[in-house]
Amino acid sequence: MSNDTRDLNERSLQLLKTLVERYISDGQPVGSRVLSKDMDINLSPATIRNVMADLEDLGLIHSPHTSAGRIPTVSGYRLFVDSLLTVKPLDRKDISRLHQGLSERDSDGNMIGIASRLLAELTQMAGVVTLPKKELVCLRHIEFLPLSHKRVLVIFVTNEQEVHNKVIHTDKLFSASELQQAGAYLNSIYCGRSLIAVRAAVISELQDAQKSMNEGMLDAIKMAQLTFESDHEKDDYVLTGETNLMGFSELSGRDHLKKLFDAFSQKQDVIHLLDQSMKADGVQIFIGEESGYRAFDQCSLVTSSYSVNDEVVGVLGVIGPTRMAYEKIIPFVDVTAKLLGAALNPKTTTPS
Amino acid sequence: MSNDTRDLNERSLQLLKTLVERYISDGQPVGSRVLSKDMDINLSPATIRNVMADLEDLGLIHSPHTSAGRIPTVSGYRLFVDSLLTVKPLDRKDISRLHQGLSERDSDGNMIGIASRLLAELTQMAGVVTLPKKELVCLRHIEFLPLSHKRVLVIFVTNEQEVHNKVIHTDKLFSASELQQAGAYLNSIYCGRSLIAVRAAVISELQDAQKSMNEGMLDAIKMAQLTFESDHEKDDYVLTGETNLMGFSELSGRDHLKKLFDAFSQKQDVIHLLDQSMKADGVQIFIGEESGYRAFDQCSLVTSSYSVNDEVVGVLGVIGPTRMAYEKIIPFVDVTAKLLGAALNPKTTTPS
DNA sequence: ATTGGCACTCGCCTTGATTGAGTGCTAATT
DNA sequence: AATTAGCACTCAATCAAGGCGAGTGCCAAT
Repeated sequence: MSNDTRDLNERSLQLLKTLVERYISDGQPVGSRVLSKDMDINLSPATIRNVMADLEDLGLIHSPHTSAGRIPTVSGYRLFVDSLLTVKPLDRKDISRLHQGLSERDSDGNMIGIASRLLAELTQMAGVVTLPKKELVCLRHIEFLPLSHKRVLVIFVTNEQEVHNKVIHTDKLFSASELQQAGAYLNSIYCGRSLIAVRAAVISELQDAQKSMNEGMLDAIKMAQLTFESDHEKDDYVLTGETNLMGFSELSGRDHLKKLFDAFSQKQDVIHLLDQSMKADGVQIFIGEESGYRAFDQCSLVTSSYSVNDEVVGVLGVIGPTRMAYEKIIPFVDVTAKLLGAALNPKTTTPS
Repeated sequence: MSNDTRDLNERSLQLLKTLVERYISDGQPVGSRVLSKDMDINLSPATIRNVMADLEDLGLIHSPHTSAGRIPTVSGYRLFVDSLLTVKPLDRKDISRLHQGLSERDSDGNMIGIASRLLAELTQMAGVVTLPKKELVCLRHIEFLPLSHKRVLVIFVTNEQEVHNKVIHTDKLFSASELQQAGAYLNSIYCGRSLIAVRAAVISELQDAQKSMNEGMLDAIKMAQLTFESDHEKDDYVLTGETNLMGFSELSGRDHLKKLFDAFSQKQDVIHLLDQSMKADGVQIFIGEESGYRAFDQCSLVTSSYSVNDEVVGVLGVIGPTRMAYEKIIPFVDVTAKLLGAALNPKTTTPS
């Protein structure tokens, strides 16, 4: 069971590679006969069978039943993508489509949604993009509006143009103009700093409150504290093209499909999974049960973190059946992540 | 084929009613035997068969094949819900759940999402709620922020606390303080008026521009025009519990399910369908093919418009299989619509 | 008008036979 | 010692045949 590459000679690996490729393209268990014809080296089916028996002993492939061909196991896929894969360069069309989509200056601002749609459209699978981590994002503007019952609507803008809002409960009643002053004050001192920095600053300000501050300033800081405390806005992602997954026969069991889509709308599991990719940079792959979540047992997830200013701020990826064209998807996700990062990067040209 | 209620005597109608009820609860074609036992009046299966033959001639029921029972046709369902239905009062639990969900003062503000989730959760089908029509909604606050390249981020708040944003392109370069003044000016004259009124006012202001206005005021009006022109934000809805639909065997054909979910993410068809319910008030029902959209052939849609201040502003509803418990769903949708309307109504208590 | 009786239809399930793809093993070949 | 050909075997998939049962339609009796 110890599947070490050294246990295998060059030929066996080549065989495994062709088998996986063949299975990915056909979706049928592949037997010794077709494999013999598919291989570069000429070998009789009998020889192939011997080798396949070895591969099966190593847990890299298995038969669904006695007289079917073999299909790769998770370990088989893993070995394949780690050591055997020959990545294909992207299609010209795909590249230009990506550029076109992710560089429109006059886009509706929702780059995340666009990226997700592109991933889904061009891979014909499901595309997912996490919203950029709020903590790593710059505060650009903040403002308060009065609501009824000591509630205050706070609106703040991050980065270039992302608008967020939240309702907070205050212990005093504020007038519109008081709130306006508070906003102006906070803008003057916190603008341009990252949310995490703002949160830290706010807390330290509150701790040594004996400092010379008038009441208005103190109130403002308190409101900022309420605004940015904890996870003011849950982590979230934009998922598109889920319906593409319904076409794949290996996912189409009713209960299976339901589990998968439930996971999508619960969001929790998906977020955990994507979070794991935040740490590493570069493309990461979860194959089948590797993810650890039942709902994704028959799925693979190809992800890459994306960065703004060399700081990882989010993750994007593609969800599809384990039987997917890794050699195309991997570079595709890679490139998309880089382009999205670039697109989100506040341009150096920031006039007036 | 002319299915006029007058063509049918009381007994036939009673029969149809029991048949539909039985089919709804069992999902199996119902034959003369079970029907005979289900009916209040004692009739032999043979008699029942005669009546059923009549009903079949009228196009109200049909057999899937020779020796199966009968199931209602669309017309059958229609007659059933229009004339035969005995609506059940809501469960206490459901009522209290609705009240609890839709009256939380400290909700996260997203009443629409809450309503949708409640619909889905309590009916175990899919819940849908349109966002309130923007035109019928009051402007509460507007404000501009500069971006790069003559682009301006406009943020405006409607009703109590709904925040919208949009990027507009101006022909001049504005400074932050100019933009702030413009916002203040617009707030002073348009606050509290409906978006549609604002749009009209803006246009008329621009037309007789010879009026005494300084340049700043004119610029402000121009920006307001850009903001509110046409459908600044597409009609949209919040749909939840789609996955509940995957449980129903009658919808679970792979291609059928895909069509349905595609329609959900395309949104367009659903919006058209929901728009039709905007006109009428009260509960409206689309059964099977009545909707006119192929994707919904096997679905029924129970909708109701909801109103704020006696003004219809949106639609909500439940999507499920034609075989749904109309007698419960109908009052449920009705009540939910009323409660949502009430919850959205800006409370008369608006201090300071 | 209602009912019992009866022949008939047809979907569903089981059974059994056939097919064909694919394997594992062994003996022959290189 | 590795490769190959040959052969017996396994097993899913497909199909036809037959029995079962639910349900119908019709007719004659009540």
